[in-house]
Amino acid sequence: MSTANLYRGSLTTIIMQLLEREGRMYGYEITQKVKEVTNDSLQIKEGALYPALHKLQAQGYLTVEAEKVNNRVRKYYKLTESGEKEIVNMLEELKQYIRDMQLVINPKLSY
Amino acid sequence: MSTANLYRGSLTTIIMQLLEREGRMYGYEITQKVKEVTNDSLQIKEGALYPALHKLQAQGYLTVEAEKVNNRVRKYYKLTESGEKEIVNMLEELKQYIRDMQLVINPKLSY
DNA sequence: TTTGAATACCTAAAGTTCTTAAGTATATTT
DNA sequence: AAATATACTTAAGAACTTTAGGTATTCAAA
Repeated sequence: MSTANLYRGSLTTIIMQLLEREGRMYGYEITQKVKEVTNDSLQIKEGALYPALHKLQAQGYLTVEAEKVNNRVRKYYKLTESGEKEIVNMLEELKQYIRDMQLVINPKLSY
Repeated sequence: MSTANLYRGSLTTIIMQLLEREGRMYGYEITQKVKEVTNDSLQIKEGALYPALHKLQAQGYLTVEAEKVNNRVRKYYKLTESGEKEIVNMLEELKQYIRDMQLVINPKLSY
């Protein structure tokens, strides 16, 4: 992954945004979805993903339901009401950050 | 600042990009420039800036010249040849990261 | 005139996030 | 039978940033 050190801070936003759109997902599914939509450009590491999921759950933004599929356990996550509110803020901040970075790269073309 | 916790990983890119365009700058000037072009949205903390400048210098991407202006010392930084090459890569990675995040936010509109 | 704000630099400790690397276990493909 | 894919977990360490302190000069305001 080329953007290895640049997505710092946006992992939770990625997780929450995918859950917002997809309704419910399990961890492994999230890693595959991110690979898919970014054409293998962004790879979520499991060592980052699972602790992040657990933290979001502890913060009350996600709920989890374990389900057995093909004799293997999947843990499906979805947004809580609090999470629905929070992802709106997170997306605003992400968009602002992208605007900021584009202004730093190209201050003249800010129209 | 709303994007407080989101510019992680891009501070060195910001510094290098500004030096690329401005030729040479001193630390405090960089903090003011970032505030200016982002309309106070992005605020570089000094506790992050100065260690970052020292590290970039240690990596051979920057050179420094101390200068006394109004009885106060300024340390002017500029890109080395190695730094000129590196900022090209850094900008590519930043643009790729922005593309990736836009794909995650809006996978349908990827045309 | 002296007090505070701005300019200009620095660093250490602590916090957060991520990578690396290991482990467990089942299913599928080769 | 072995390797790969699926699916989750955690601990140790690396990397980056915030917080919070420090030093010192200049300028503006009260």
